[in-house]
Amino acid sequence: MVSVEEQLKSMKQQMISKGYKSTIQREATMRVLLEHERDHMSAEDVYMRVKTRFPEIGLATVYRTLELLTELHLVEKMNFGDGVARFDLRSEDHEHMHHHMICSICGEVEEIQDDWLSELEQRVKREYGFNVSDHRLDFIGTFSSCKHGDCHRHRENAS
Amino acid sequence: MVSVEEQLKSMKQQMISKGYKSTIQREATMRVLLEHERDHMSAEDVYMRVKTRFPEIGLATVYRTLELLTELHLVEKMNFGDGVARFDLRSEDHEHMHHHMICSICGEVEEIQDDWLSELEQRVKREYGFNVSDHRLDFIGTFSSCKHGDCHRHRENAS
DNA sequence: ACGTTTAATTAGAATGATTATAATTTAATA
DNA sequence: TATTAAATTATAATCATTCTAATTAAACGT
Repeated sequence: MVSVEEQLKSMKQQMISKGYKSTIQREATMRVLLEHERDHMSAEDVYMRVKTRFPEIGLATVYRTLELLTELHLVEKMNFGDGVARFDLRSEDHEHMHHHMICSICGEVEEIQDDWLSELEQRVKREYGFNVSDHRLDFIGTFSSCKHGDCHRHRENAS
Repeated sequence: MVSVEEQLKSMKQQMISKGYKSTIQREATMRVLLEHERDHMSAEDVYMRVKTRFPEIGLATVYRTLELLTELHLVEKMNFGDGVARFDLRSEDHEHMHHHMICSICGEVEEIQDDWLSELEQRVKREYGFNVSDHRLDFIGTFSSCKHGDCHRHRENAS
């Protein structure tokens, strides 16, 4: 619904309004994120994609930008237990309202675009006096398609 | 209900029955885990504790033992997004039936000793054709006690 | 109990992801 | 346009974890 350019503009404004500068490196990084909204890219993945269009950029800059965007809650930093942090844009509409299915055969990560936890968050509040501001729900298992051997990539790293 | 010695014996038997050897280093490591059942220790934490009683042990051995125990499903390897893997014993009674509350003020991790996800796992199966073998549910937020400033340790690492 | 075999341990080096540093550049603002 | 502080660059450093080669020790059969 919202174009890449519009989203980019909005992100830049949020940066500036918080006192951060809008640079071409940050813009390039955000653009890559916008074009791979739900790809669960590692910092290295993002770096490589940014580099194809902006070869002078440094890896550290990408790391710092991703960190900044995480602080601003514009991207979500995730961790699937393989030792690499992964980053996704948080589009306004589905904030952190999604969960993951992680295939233990091929490592593929798919999303569930729903928030199934509202009730449980209430319960945590009631029973434990814990105010939930965020959550993470990952299911580990196998897709029926993977069980039958027709997996995309075959897995090289264990959780 | 089960004594440390009994649990240790059972763990050793499981090792041997799977073709692995029972060594004093592994025993020392398991003993530490048994004595810190739900402490979410990092490999380094475990190493330091083992080392007080068995100073000749190497860090790599602890890592390898934790990895082995994870494979045997005797310990659970977790990841709270701070870049360090954490390990807990899986006592027979509550397998992986627990969730975490992670305080964003002090970093403390507390457990919910319940499985709230059975229904959701059915739903994942039905709606996505994904067979769940395990899951992870973490709530991020604040304990009421922490909001009032009386926190144990103050936080130095962000998620 | 003893030797053989093979896995496990050790110390230390290597790796891979991430973060810090110091010098240089650039965006924002007057 | 000049100033100033923040951002970037390249590179070194760090941290967690894994690998390697040489040595030690469990398990098993005799």
